[in-house]
Amino acid sequence: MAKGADPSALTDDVRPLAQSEKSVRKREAILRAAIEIINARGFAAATMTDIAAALDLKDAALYYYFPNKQALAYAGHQRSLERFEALLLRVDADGGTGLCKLRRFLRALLDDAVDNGPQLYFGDNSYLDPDQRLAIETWAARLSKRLERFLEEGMADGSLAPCEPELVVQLILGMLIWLTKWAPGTPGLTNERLLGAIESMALNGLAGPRAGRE
Amino acid sequence: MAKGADPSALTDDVRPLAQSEKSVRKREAILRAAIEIINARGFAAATMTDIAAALDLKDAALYYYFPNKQALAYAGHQRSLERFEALLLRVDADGGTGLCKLRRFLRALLDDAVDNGPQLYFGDNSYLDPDQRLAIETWAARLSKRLERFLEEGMADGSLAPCEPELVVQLILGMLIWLTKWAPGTPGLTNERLLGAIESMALNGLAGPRAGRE
DNA sequence: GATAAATTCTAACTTGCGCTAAAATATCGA
DNA sequence: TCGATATTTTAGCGCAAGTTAGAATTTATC
Repeated sequence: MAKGADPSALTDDVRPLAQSEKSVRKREAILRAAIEIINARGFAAATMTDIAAALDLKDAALYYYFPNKQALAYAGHQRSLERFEALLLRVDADGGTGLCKLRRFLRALLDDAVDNGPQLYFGDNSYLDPDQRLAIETWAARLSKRLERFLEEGMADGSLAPCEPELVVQLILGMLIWLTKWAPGTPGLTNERLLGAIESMALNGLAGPRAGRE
Repeated sequence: MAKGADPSALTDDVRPLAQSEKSVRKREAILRAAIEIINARGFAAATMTDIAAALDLKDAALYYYFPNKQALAYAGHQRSLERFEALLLRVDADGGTGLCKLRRFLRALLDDAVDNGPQLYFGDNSYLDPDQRLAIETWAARLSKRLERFLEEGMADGSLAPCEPELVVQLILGMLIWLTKWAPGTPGLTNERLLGAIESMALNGLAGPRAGRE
């Protein structure tokens, strides 16, 4: 009971709350599976039955943890952006040249993907309702801006060549988004090799005259 | 009438055939709208009603040109890969260094997108049935291989630095796929600026010792 | 202008999926 | 062990979207 038809749709989630350790971990597991499946097949094609099945549950069980499919997806987007932001802040705090930060961030993101699976960083979110969409979109834009700042710093400190940060960031994001689709199906692929490829292409291209040592 | 329940699902399309000029052009228009909408929203979220509405038609009218939604999407994928391949072959035939070919191909692809809208080059196709999927996937793999050859040529002729072609091609494709999602919503964005960004990042990175003139 | 063919529409059927209610089972503290 | 709470299931509703059949309408041809 106590379905609690909550009108303020922006609050994270509105479920029984104050639950046991185990319950929280199950919620996490559901969220993780949802992110993975939505990322792989898209929101519409990812059925509640599919997501539930990944945890040996029936679809109805998910509604004990999330009020509906949209809310589940929304929580997924939030979770992904949280991760992204955490990595970004950590790398930023560690300092260094712009190139150096960029390199460390890519490394951190790839490593995170290994541990926590592909995420819903950017990409489609048209299925969210306007409020949620705006929130996610705004957040994502802020993160993009922060990434752009790495590029600007790099251009200022000479570690990166002149470029249009806004465009280049999008290009980089494109590589990363697409990565989550094909990389899992490529045997023998390590983060080392991936970073090498990114390095040989993107970073060498951006590297400026004083790119030298870190 | 004459619905012709055709069992050999791999043949392009099986409709009344031998139709007038006008009919063919309408089929093209439908295909184009379908590609655009499927690309924007994903297969499942792109309804027949939406696609039809883009041409001021009711959903049922589409079934005069395509037997079902899957076949429409399949034709869309084929059309996109045809385009991709045509550009690839043309650029290859025109010769030049590996870097030169790569650069010309990207330019051609971007220009094509302006004229013919975003395409379904790669990306998701899980909604096709196995036969169709295999066909598309095989074709796409062949095209990737051809792109890789540009890189290998470039490494051989010294216009490109050493790299893993298979990975780098995927990274490039990622940039291009993601491009079709965000670029349309960016005002003031020209292909010139886009190419500049790609140049400053990817190509400068790949450029080898003898990258010099074309 | 009349007839046939080509094209589109209306109306309904079918299916799959999000979602709900309530019963059934598992978990845990006293 | 028993009762209360937490968790999951079964069963089914409702709706949206793919699809179809046949009627209606447009277009082409003589």
